[in-house]
Amino acid sequence: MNAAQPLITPGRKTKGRNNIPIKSTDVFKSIVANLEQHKLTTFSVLHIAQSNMVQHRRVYDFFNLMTSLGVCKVASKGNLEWIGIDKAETSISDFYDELEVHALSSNFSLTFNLVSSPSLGNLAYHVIGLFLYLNMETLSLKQISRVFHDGKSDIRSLERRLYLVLSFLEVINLIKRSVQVGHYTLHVNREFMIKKAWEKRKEAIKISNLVSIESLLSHSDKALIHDAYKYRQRCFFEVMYKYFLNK
DNA sequence: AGTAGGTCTGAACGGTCTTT
DNA sequence: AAAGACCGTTCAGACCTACT
Repeated sequence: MNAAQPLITPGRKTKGRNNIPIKSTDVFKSIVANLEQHKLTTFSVLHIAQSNMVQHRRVYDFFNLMTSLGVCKVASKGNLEWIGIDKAETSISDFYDELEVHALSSNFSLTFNLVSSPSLGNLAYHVIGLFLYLNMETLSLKQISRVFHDGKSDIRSLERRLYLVLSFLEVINLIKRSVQVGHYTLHVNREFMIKKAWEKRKEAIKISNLVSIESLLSHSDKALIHDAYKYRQRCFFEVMYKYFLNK
């Protein structure tokens, strides 16, 4: 069987965006709303695709990401169990704790330079991790892709997948489109996540006796964190600048 | 107004892995 | 081995925006 065969007649070849009244993100939003109402029910991915008239390939992508975020889990082959979109913030916050600890012994490029062909879940975690790590309100898709790109694979493929990830994160309200085209804003409890991650960082330093800038300076936490973000953002803009020069 | 280039999305190809 | 599930990648084309 060719997995690419759509179950539902596609509308793209002969019709433009004008002729497709409902966007797939809207369909996914309604699917999510429906699943939220009936938590802990198992469902078939193919059934969701068929009953919502969406190509099953798209549905696989969406639920693959939701599974990575802990929003649902695999019940059996082709069947999933809905847990709830609240779980996504918890999963992301836990991931970000680890990222901050990992960053103690790694630099900016190494922390965010992903292997070629990262999974949608891995991309999603790192997208949100990047927002938090830099403590920036808005990032563009291009900026994100440049940070993640390994320099070898085709960046367009990474960009295509980032479009998917960002639109799926928008479905569960973790990301919102900014007024500026191609720019996205993070919508999570940023303050809480950052505070929690910095606490974990401090714990990690204590446990491992790591000699870090933090352990040497007598700054107050606030000033230290402020300086750290300034430095991180400088590293980020250096990556952007280098990319521009190599273009 | 015309247009070139960028953004975004749907669709399909082709492959791997798992199940029967 | 065949069928089915799953997923990375690529392409085409509609839409958007900035520039002339």
